[in-house]
Amino acid sequence: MDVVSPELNSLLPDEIMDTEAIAMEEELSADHLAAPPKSEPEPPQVPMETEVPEIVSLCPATTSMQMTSTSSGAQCSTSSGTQLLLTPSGLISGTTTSVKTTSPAVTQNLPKISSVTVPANHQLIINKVSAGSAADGKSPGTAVLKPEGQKLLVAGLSKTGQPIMLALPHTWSKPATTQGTGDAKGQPTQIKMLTTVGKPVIAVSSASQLIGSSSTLQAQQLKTLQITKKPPVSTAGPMITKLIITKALNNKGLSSSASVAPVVTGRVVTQSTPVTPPRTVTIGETVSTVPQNVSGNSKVAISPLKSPSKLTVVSVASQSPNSPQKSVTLPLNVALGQQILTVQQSAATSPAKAGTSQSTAQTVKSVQTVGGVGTSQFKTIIPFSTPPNVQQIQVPGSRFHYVRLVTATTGSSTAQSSGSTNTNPSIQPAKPVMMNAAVRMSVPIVSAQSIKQVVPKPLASAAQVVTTSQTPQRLIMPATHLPQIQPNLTNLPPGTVLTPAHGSGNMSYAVLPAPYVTQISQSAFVTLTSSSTFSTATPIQTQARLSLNGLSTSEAASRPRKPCNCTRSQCLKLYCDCFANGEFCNNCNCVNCFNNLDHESERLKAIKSCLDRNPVAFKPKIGKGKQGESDRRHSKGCNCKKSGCLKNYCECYEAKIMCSSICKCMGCKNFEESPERKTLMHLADAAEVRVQQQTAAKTKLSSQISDLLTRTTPAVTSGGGKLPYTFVTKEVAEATCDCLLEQAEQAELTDQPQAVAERLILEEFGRCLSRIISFAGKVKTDCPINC
DNA sequence: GAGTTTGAAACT
DNA sequence: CAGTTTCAAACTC
Repeated sequence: MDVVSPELNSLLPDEIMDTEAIAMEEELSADHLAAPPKSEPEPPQVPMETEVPEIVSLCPATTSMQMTSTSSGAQCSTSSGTQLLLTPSGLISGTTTSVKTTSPAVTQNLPKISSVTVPANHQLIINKVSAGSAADGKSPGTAVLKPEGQKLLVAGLSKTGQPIMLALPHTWSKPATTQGTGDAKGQPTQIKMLTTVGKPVIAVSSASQLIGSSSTLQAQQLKTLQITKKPPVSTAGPMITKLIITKALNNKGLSSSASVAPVVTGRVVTQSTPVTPPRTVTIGETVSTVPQNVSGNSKVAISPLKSPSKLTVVSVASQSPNSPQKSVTLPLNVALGQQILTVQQSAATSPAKAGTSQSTAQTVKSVQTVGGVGTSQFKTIIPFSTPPNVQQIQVPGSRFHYVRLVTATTGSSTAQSSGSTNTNPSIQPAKPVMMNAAVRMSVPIVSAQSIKQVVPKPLASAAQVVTTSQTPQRLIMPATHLPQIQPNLTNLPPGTVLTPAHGSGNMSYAVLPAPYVTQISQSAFVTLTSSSTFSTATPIQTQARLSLNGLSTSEAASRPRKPCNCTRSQCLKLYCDCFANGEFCNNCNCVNCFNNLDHESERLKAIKSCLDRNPVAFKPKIGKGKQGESDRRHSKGCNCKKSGCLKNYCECYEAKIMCSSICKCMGCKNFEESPERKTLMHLADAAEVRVQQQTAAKTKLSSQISDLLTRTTPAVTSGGGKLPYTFVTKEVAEATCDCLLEQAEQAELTDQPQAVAERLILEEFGRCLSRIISFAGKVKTDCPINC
């Protein structure tokens, strides 16, 4: 099956020879067809496995045409005359003739590929060519061969939608059979196509009839179409007739100019993004679920495929097409809360001379989930263009910090030195940028939860964002070099931006929980759609209501954080809740706060210091058990001595969980059978109910009063207005009684003496009357004539 | 709102 | 690792 000569292989860039990575991809593709993947152990460092469904398809000629327009494909000649064409998707075409990818003729009038097989060695082998008219449009997914020149041109889409091409050598026989039925008898000239794309690779028999079924991977929003056909035994053609089409469902509303980075087995090959990116839909199409930015070399890789991963990986790289060839490998074993990531990143533009160990892409792999605290632990890695300009935007009247991630401009950007090492990181404070600078935020959030909202990029250069359901107060941290803590990414506070240690990696990563993205998206969206009027950028925050017997993690995630009151810590110690939660202070009461973008360097130092002291300092203390909230427990345990663990001093009690064996508390009463705890919980529940009822009653009363006031009742006027008693209608009286009854219940629940209860009821009655009178007086004042 | 208490974080 | 100090939140008055 292996028909590629070793010398050809030796000429291929390393990244496309990464069969290991491809193996991963194929393994993943198998998962598409099988049951949802389990949490199988992963290698400690896994090549890029974007969770964009892998699509390798045979596409019409237009694909290849479009591909050439990307202009980033590198064509390299070897000593043997073999030319290697590295397409933007990272595929290589090895031919003995020149490969013209820029000529439209190449993509037209080519005989069709009749068979493509994918052996286990991850090599796409095109076995046979079927005859066929070049203009045959019935098989849009079939690549065609040009009678002359290149023998074969296989155009397809990479998993990220980038076209891929394969040129066949001269020796490959021209098509001699008719199309359609797919005569596969001819001895196929096999071309080893090094599918750096990996993942579902199409193997099409010569006479493949698309007989298949589709299935939907709901969690990943993928459609997998498996088309199989067993050729006749007598057929000498390829035996593999399974066509796997994996399609990523497009998330509506994406920018038409979106481009998808070629993710080549975990690597992204530099490409330039045309204004109108290639977008060919044939057998399979990869339509990015990721909103893309318009200009620059945007590379987006999302990978929720493997599992209902909470991890979202976003790469928004802005790499200069003319940037010098720099190959930097930045392996990062990242454990972000519940995700361990392996991030490899580099930027290489020399496919013909790829180092054996250098990667040309970013690899982010969700390896495992080790438990967490619900949605708040969704992590997102957002590589920003480097230097990442983060603009902090203060919105008057808003309780949010707005952070803009802005495309680095040539003039303002400070290029990272290519020769720098990890030992000498440069901290680059965020610099303000022009308001009209392009906001580059391609933030796909593909998690176990379906994408709830896609906010299209409102402006040409505006960000596209995807929001999730949770919108806690989270703020992205500034994009800054943090090489010194990259090895310890596990515990980085959310929002920390990581950049490659080496300057060539023109990307940086922002580690932030998905809620951050929401906030970013909100700010960006509103800002950009409101004609740059920040005053309107006020994301809606809903106060999550406490449950009676605990605070759900989702609620906790969505609950706005209390403002801190730090005075001496500069909000750069874990004393500060804002800092401890990886958030910027915003609308806090702190003094001399450094927990903001203005003090980015100090903040980063503080983060590092915290991590030095405690590598898990920024991990949530309350871990999530297997069975849900009931198993939540404090990771360290409390150390209470006087509070009996029944006050909010106790972190366990505060988190509404019981103390566990790891706690070192004394006189603990915060255990299951504790009568004190039960009493407290009962009282807390009762108080909660009372508050709710009272609120409801008051609301009802107020609404009824208001409703009454809107009526045009014949008033008994006195001095031009209605007398107060005229407002005491039946509805008002009922609402008042509700309030009084509620007050009575409250007194009863708290075991108040009868005298006290009566007093409370009377006071409540007085308040009700006052409210009525107040309304009456207001009406008399406001509309003495009409009322 | 001021003062006190508390326990986690920080420090030694 | 243990003891002490610092700190900010929780709590009380």
